[in-house]
Amino acid sequence: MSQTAGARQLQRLKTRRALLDAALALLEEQSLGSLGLREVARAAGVAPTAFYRHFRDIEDLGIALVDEALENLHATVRSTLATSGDAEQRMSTAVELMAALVRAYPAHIRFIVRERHGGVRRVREAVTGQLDAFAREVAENLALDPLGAGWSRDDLLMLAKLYVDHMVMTASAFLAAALEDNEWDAVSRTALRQLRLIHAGRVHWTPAGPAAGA
Amino acid sequence: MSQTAGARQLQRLKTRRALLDAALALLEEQSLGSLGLREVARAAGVAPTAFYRHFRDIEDLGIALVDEALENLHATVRSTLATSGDAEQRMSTAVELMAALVRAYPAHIRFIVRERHGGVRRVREAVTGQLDAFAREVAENLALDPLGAGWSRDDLLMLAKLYVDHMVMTASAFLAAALEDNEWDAVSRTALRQLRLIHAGRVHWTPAGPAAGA
DNA sequence: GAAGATAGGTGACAGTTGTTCACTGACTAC
DNA sequence: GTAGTCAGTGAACAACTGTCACCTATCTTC
Repeated sequence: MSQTAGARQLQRLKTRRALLDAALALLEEQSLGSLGLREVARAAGVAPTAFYRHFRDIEDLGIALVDEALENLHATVRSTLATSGDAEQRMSTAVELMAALVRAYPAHIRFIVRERHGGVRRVREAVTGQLDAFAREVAENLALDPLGAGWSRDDLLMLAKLYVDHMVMTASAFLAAALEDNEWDAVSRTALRQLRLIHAGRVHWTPAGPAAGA
Repeated sequence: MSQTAGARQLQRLKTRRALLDAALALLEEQSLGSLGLREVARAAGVAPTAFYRHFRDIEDLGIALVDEALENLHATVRSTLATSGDAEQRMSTAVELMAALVRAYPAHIRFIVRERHGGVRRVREAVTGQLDAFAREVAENLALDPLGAGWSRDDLLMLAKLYVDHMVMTASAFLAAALEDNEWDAVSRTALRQLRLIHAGRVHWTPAGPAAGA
């Protein structure tokens, strides 16, 4: 059946991977919209027509990359949420997990950050849709926390969005930092302090309304 | 001299504007990297070669757009910083000013949000450079506030970056919201509550370090 | 009002793009 | 062992791209 290895399927997957990897490499210095089908095929070492055996067009390939990239990201989000310990520990492991993810899959992360606001509609919607789903997942998790007691569903979601946005911006900052420099640590520290500040706001938040000061 | 009107210079500026506007319109549905010189010229109603009289290439046009767009953004930032009143008032006018800016120049804002992480290096660097400058400007302003007393320069900058990122994300959210819908109000309210939360964190921040709880 | 400057237009070029079609040859299933 | 499936190839196409040298018509300057 289709489950067993099969030298045919194996070669097929290999070519598909070559196309995806070639695209990721090219996307380091351009955006999906300006990526050419022939360009990708050439970089992957296959004929242009072979591209069609795997993807309808570049947009289709883009969506495959979104799925791939956000699978990794989702794993990191879940690991972050599953972390136990006090707030300080959880925040620092969150930053560390993000740093590890960027180190492991820089091209994927760059792709997500870029195409989140990119020029290809369907891909952009795929990314934002997934990030929204992450926000909802985070919100559900926040609801379980004692700190979330008394918060409205809406407030939990707005906090979750803040966390998700911060996560993406941190990823972007890691990408911008030179890989070997101490810039990397600076990004870590800044991200961590921002998380602490948001956390402090969360602790002292008055869910009711604006005019309920200390 | 070159200062007086001059029918020649006038026509020149008119064409230049036509090119910029045509580009902005086309950029609504694609990114700068995939924009063609001929495409822009065609949309502007001029011959392809006329493009060269105004810009070296598309990248050059992009940088002109960055200057233009960030001039507007800068004005909004300054207005926000110059707002007087208590924190609550300042935050809500900040959101209102941002909403007004997006309504007035949606194409410019979309361009900035998109190309901030876009595929054209020099343009991306121009945007991030300017946004960093905004962050420094905000940080200087935060230092003047009584709330900022005792904060290190680094901490002020990390807070300022949080504000600037939040501003850009809010602008993006406004763009995504249907213009006439109540979605627009939802974005306003979410952004405002996020600002309140950050503000609460700022009030209860302990600049010294992590383990200095209440 | 003549001479010069210059914004914009013409036509052409070599190169690239996406897509099509008919094809080859290795693998699979019977 | 043979017939069929199918991933990948090669050549060809019309359309498009950025760039070029050259031309035109209008404004500006003296």
